[in-house]
Amino acid sequence: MGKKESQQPGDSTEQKIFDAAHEVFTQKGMDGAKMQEIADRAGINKALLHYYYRSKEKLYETVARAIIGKALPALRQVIESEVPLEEKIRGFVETYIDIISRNTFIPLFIISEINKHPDRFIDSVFPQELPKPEVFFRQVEAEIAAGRIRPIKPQHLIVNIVSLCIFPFVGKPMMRILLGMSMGEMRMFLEERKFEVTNFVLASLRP
Amino acid sequence: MGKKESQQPGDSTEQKIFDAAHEVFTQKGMDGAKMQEIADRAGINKALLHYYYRSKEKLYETVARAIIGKALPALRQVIESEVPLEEKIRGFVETYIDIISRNTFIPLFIISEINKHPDRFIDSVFPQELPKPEVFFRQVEAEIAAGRIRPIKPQHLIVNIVSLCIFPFVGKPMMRILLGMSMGEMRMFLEERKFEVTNFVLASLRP
DNA sequence: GTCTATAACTCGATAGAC
DNA sequence: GTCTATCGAGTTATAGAC
Repeated sequence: MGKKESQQPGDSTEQKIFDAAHEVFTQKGMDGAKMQEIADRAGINKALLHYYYRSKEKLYETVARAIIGKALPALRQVIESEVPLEEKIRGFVETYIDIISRNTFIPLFIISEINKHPDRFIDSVFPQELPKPEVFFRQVEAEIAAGRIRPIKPQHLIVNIVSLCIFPFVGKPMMRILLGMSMGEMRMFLEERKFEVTNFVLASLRP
Repeated sequence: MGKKESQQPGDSTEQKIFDAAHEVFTQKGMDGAKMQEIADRAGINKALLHYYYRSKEKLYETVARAIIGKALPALRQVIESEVPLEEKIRGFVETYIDIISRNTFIPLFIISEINKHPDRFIDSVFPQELPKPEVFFRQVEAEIAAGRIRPIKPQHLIVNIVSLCIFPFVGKPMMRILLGMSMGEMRMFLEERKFEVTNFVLASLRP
């Protein structure tokens, strides 16, 4: 398999449905996803979807919650750890771009759905414990006070880093057309991002 | 087609429909948009939509083409102009963030739709003349050779700048939750981006 | 050009056999 | 548990009166 096993291990019908739904929902969103397609990809009948998950809404919620449940802890771990700032930035970029490369549809899914159905999504997020950026903020301020990096608002710094990591993947088709790259060139280009983003950020922070 | 493409001011029925469709399509995407809602917002009847634009598909295409038709020239003008690099970067960030602030739904619309229906979208893009990044690339290489900025691949530089401009707006709700900001705080934060992005990029380019 | 009414179709959901 | 068949709501699209 090599995808994700969030709840039930094994190839139970329920698991096959979950995997198929995960694929279809992340690629087409709530509105674009069709129960028929999910059933087809799971290799079972439409009626079974309703047997295991009562409704499309319920199935969607299960998938959305699982996705958030994987994305947030990864974020928290890096943001809240107590390692030195430069090391933290290197670690964050590396882990984050790794995750995104292996799950190219997830960021766009989260962003789109949060915009189109905010309440539905907020409900899936709030049971989760959010990353607390305070540790990171304090680190940045300490480095500035010590003169080891130039002054910058920590909120902007974190948004800059996240933007540089996520956007090129989300906007891939757009960027590809704009820069006139082939699919292969684009793939190689994105592989360079890990190095490029770390470099770009650390260069900007020089005092 | 055979319809006038010009969206003259003045509120002909055709124009009212176009405006309503623009609003609904950009906020809900092709799949989420309903002809009924477009008719309601235009203050007319559903049947009239089909009188002016033969189908939902056709209406969507008209809107999508108009959006691309506005976004690309703005890009081209900045990218292809022959002003010095630093000035160009300042100009690009300023213009671009200005446009995005006034049309917060457009970037996400383009990104989402290009991912969900690539062929449909490519068809809308290719009649347009794409910005040619070569002028920009040459400028960057010249500055590097002259030792006025540190070495960096021009492609990465342009992707970095675009990412820093667009992503915070597209990912606004996500960032807001993560940083624990109120709507008001977020609005103020985004207003600071014009200054912040220019600063961040130019700082990173120092030799 | 604009409307009402309705046909044609898509899709989520349920009933019931096995 | 799993399937086939079908219902019913919601949507796009058309017919036809004015």
